[in-house]
Amino acid sequence: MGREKPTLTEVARLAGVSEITVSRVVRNKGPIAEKTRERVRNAIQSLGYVPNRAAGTLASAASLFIGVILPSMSNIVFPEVLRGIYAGLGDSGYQPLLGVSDYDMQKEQEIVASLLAWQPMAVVMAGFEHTEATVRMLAESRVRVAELMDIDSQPIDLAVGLSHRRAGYDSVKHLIARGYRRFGYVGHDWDADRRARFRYEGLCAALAESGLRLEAEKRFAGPSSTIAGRETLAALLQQTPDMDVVVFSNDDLAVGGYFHCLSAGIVPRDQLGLFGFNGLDIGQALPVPLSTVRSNRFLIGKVAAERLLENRGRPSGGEIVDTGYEIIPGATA
Amino acid sequence: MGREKPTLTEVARLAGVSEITVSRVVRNKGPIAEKTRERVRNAIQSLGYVPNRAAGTLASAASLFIGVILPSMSNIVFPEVLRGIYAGLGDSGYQPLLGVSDYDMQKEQEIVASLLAWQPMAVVMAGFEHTEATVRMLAESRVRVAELMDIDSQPIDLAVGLSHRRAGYDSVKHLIARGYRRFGYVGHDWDADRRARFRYEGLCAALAESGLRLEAEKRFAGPSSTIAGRETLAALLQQTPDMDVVVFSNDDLAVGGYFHCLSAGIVPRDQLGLFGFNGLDIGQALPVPLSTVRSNRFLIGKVAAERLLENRGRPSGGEIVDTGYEIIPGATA
DNA sequence: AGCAGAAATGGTAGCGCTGTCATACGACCA
DNA sequence: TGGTCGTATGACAGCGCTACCATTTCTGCT
Repeated sequence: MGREKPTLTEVARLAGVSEITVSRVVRNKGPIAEKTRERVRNAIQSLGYVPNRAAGTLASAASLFIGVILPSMSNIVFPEVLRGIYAGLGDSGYQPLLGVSDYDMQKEQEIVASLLAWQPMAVVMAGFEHTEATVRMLAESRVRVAELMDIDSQPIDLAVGLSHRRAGYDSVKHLIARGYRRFGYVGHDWDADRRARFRYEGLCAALAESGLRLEAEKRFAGPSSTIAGRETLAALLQQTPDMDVVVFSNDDLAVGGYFHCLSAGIVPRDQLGLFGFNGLDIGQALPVPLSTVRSNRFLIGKVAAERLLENRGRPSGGEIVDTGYEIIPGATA
Repeated sequence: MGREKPTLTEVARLAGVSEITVSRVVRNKGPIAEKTRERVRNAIQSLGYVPNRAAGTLASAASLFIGVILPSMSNIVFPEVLRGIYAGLGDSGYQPLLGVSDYDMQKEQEIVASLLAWQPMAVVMAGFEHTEATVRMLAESRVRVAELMDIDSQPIDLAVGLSHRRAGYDSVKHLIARGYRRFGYVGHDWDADRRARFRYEGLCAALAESGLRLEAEKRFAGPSSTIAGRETLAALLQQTPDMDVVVFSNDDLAVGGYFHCLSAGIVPRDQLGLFGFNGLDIGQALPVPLSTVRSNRFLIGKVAAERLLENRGRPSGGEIVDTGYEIIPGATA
């Protein structure tokens, strides 16, 4: 049976109704008599009809797409945000359309251009750094725009995230309250991950407020990883052995630092405090749970999607949603 | 300037050519005089024209989409496959359209239905277990189908992955060669992850061949996690203390097992061998690298995308691509 | 019975683009 | 000089659906 794909018209013919009625049944929109609905459903079933969304999008100028641009898929943080977005979209019928920018603004721009070709209802991006052209395209296209992860900058339309500056600040206040005084810092590439810099700034501010300063710090180029955390902490300790706590720019690095301590026979907390950021599962699964900050990544994605659905109209002109964070005391600091 | 979105027609008018010529320039298709191309490009630029893919898809009945269905975003394995798919698609112009099935065949079916509405060139799925309706829909739609991760089953069209049965078999042969005799097994939910069962079967076959058998095994319902690995190994050891090696159904669990050993003062390898599967970064970043099997997830995604692009025609009728695996000796077994 | 008003259904005209076929124009050769 | 080919362009129909009005049929009420 080499028949062609059936269209609305065939379904309508088989069910003995007009095309628009079938369309209404398919989209669950408008008043339809139960009997008619039944008849149409049967026709759809028996023909194996699959609606053509391209046609629907064209006719209605509304696509059921929501563009999502993430900087990376290697770091588990972003798949979690994506999970949140799926959760927030629920069964609204909207489909995420995903692009990965590799932390490259130029690439982000190209992705935005290609996503806009699908007439998405909104574009969700992790981060606030865009090329001028990107911002212009988004403005002209009049889609809603959500910028996720941090709320330390002025959003184009909607921002959902947490204040990394405050998180960094509070982390250090927490550590000072626990008696730590000689701070070290291990971080990764700032240019790629601006949020790490915000946390660092908050950290420095808190130290300064207490008349303290970083005894030592080390940053390496390239993405964060457990291995890098391990090696960088080793190097830092060699250079400055007499710290009592090290703050890492995230949990990946902190877990690496923990592994270094294991290898070097350093007892975490008692001999050297370790503090991360994110609250990843792996940190909480260590023999001793990592002291860190929970960043609610799933929630960020979920809330963003929900807000966008809630108000599909025009930009609200700078709404900011704070999803907060929470210090996990753990047992490494 | 509250102008509407410009269309092909406006661009054509401004450039003083016909619509089809603009279309040809945009798609880089057909012979166009350099001078004309220039003129059209300028017009596009000055209007800020963004093509409407929905219209293009409808007119040409070919969408530049490739449907991708993954069972989970929580396990880093699948984002890595997705990265591979992006890499394989390169700048072909094809866009992945992602669905997440949560290891649920019914949900997979719904996702397939909704993806097909976009007339994708192909559908990529991780796994071989589908509902009858799913298979029927895919067959009738005549898109290409790629089934990823394992090659132990007959594919609908294209399979890319490795033989988990052989991987399990070889792992145990390797461990036997290293002198281990008293085997334990820690695994997770089989119904969700059939590949884990294939590895288990290979493992048992290898043991039987050498006149050995599992001394003890423990499986828990639910997804794999580091915590679960830790707890399950603890329980297994309590029940059967005298094993000399434990094979885990994957690295997440094995890392958890490693953490248990740390807490319990068991020296990995010397007192108890630990063996995983996947070759995750985290395993290789431990103070002592995990003994495991590298499963080339990125490559699986990449090769699948490349093969699909290579031959966009009709299904090849059961092509199988073996991306292989590699035993990582590590230092925990 | 008669009528307003709601509920259910249909006719028609595009949405913006591309496939198909036709046409115009040189360049080249005999 | 005329014919042939290849390159460059255009006219037009239509992809499958939905928005926007009708129009018809059913209530419930006086």
